[in-house]
Parts: sequence; C-alpha cells; structure tokens
Amino acid sequence: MSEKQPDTRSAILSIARDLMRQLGYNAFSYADIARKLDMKNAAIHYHYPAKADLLADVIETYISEYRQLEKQLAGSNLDSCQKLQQFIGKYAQLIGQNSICIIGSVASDYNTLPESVKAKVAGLISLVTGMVEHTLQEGREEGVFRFRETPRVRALLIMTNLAAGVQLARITGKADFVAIEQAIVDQLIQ
Amino acid sequence: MSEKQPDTRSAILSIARDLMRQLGYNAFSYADIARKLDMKNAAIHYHYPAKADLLADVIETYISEYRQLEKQLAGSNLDSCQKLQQFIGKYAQLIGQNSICIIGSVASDYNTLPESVKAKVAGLISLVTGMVEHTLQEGREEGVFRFRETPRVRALLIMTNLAAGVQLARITGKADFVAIEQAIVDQLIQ
DNA sequence: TCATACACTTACTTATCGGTAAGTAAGCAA
DNA sequence: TTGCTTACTTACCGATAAGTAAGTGTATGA
Repeated sequence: MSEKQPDTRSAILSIARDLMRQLGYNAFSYADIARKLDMKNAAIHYHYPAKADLLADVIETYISEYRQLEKQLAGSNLDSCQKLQQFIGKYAQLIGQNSICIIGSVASDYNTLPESVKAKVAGLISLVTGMVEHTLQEGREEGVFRFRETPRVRALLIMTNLAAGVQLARITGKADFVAIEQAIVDQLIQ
Repeated sequence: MSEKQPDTRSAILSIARDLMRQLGYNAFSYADIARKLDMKNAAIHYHYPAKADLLADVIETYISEYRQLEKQLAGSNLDSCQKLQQFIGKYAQLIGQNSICIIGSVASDYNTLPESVKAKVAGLISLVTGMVEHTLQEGREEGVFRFRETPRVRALLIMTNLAAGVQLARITGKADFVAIEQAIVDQLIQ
C-alpha cells in the first residue's frame, strides 16, 4: 500500500484527520494509525506525545487551511454565490468518504475533548462562521443574495444545514444532502 | 421488550440515555452507569448483557416516545405552528443540560455503532423526519406555513438546524440556538 | 417449609487504551 | 573517528474497556 514515507509526521496528521471525521475522537486509537503506517504504537507517540497534541494539530491545520481559503477567495474575482458554493463543495466531498465534517465531529464530542483543545475548537468554529457570515453580507450588498435574518444568523442556519446534513446523509443517503445543498442556495437567490 | 423489573433497569436506561447525549456511545462505559447507581459493573450486564443491547433499548424507547408524541399531537387541537414549537421545545430543553439530541449523537457516531442497531437508528430518523414533514404539510394546507421546498426537504432543513444547533450551542453559547429557533419559525410564517 | 427465581456481588478474563523507558540503527557534523 | 540527533523498535506500565462464571441473600409462591 504505502511505500517509504518521506514525512511520517504529516502522514500521521493526515490519517488522524480522516479518522476524526470517520470515527470521531474517542473511537480511534494510536494503534489504528500505527497499523496504517506499518509502524509501532510508540512511533506515533514520538511525533505526538499525547493524543491531545495530535488533536490540537488537526484543529490548527484546519484553522490555517480555512484562513488560506479565506485569503484565496478574497483575492479572487468570484461572486459571492460562487464563493458560497466553493464552501458547500467542501461538504459535498465528504459524502463519498463516509465522513462528517470536522466541526460536526468535534462539536458532538465536545464534552469529551481534552480541555487544552476546547478553545482551539471554538476558534475554528468562529473562524468558519465568520467566513460564511462575511460572504453572505457581501452577497446581500451585491444584490446576489436576499435574506431576512442577520448575516450571522443566516450563517448559523447554513452551517447547521451542512454539518448535520452530512451526518444524516451517512444514514439516509446522498440524495438528502444534495437536496439540502440545493435548498440553501435557492433560498438565498430567490 | 421491557419486563416488569423494579427500578434498576429503567434507571440504567435513563442514565444511558443521558450519557448518550452528553458523551456519545463510545465515551461512556458500564462503569459510569454502575457508579451512579452505586452498584457493580456486572449488575448492569445482568440487565443488559451487551452494550449493544443497552443502545438498542435507548433507541427503541425514543422511537416509542416519538410515536406517542405523534399520536398525542394528532389528537390535540393545536395548530401546526404550535405542534412544531412543541417539537422545537424538546431541543431547547437540551441546551441547559450540556446535551445534544439523540439523533445528532447516533448520527455522528454512526460508523462506530454496532451493526445490529444501525437499522433502528435509521428507523428513528425516518420516524422523526416524517413527523416534521407531516406537520409542515399540514401547516401549509392550513395556510399557517409558507415555504418553497417540498415538505420533506424543508423538514430536513429544520432538523439539521436543530440537531447541529444544539451541537454548536454547547460551544458558542445558548444565544446562537435561540436565534436559530426563532429563525426557523419566522421563515415559515413569513 | 422448602425450592426456586430474581437481583444482585465477588472475582475474574481478555483485550485494548494512552503512555513511557530504554535501546538501537542510520545519518550527519565536527 | 567521535559525539550527537533523528526516527524509530522492543518491551513494558497501570488503567480501563466489555464481558462472564459462580456464588449469595432475599422475597415469594407451592
């Protein structure tokens, strides 16, 4: 399967990210990661001494990726609707991977997360909420979007549609998520 | 399924239900339940031989409770909006309890649930979705509700708002859930 | 009164968890 | 060549997980 890994640490991180979305924080172990890399348990501890450290890196990586996306979108000539659809597309990708989004994963496990990462989780959520909120406000000013709520509340509505949408889709099927996706955009551009 | 056992069995069930919503399936143990009842681990196994049996009973109990609510609402003289608000109210209760809804709990843990209960989970979700869908359709026919989507899609939108709404509210605070709650109704009766 | 069924406890098993200590082969820098 | 670092392995730790077998006290009904 996997040959010699040039960078074990990033391989661990990538596997941890997948496991977080497929199983959740409490349902994967260092042994799962070690097995996939054909290494020993302790090798994972070498790179991430505690499981909380690994989770922290997963969250921080998402934060920096979203910040990067934010800048990328800001520097693009996409209209607000296209920006939103780019965001929605990230969720649509999860469907085929038997995965939920990282926010839904950490939010549902929140009570059992190490205290040291809870603040980072809140930071990630506030970052993403802010991005959606900003895109909505921008779209409204451009006349592309129309909605009654404040941008923030509308952002919450959309994010909850997406986060729980991928959760439900694992059980009831992809079609439900597609319908949700469609409805989100239709409501905005009505 | 449930025999006439005195209190212990139903006490176990009640605690399991709370733990499912507060921590999720993978993050609570028989020891947690035993501790709360001041009993030994094995006493829980006496009533529920395997953890899957306990989860199955939790799900089945929710199914029968929702069926009961369905009948109760059908036999009432509440209008559709009041019926919906009764449903929303069940979610609002969770906020003060540091809990998420059972559907969000099992949906996010779905990949790690025992195979034997996955079908029951799907049944619960389809039951609840059907109830919301029916209330929406009824409300539209009565002229109380107005919406563009099919009742099923609108039901999915509302359920995802609520399920992920309580998940987020544990992190960002109660106010966000209240805003979501308000927006759901406002959108329908606009 | 006696058997028996119930609701536990005691005492265990096996497996896995996150985590640590010590050792080692390979590479690199002086 | 020596000394140090990196990236692991081997071998373990105590704790906890789900689960089981066997025994115990108590209430009940024949």
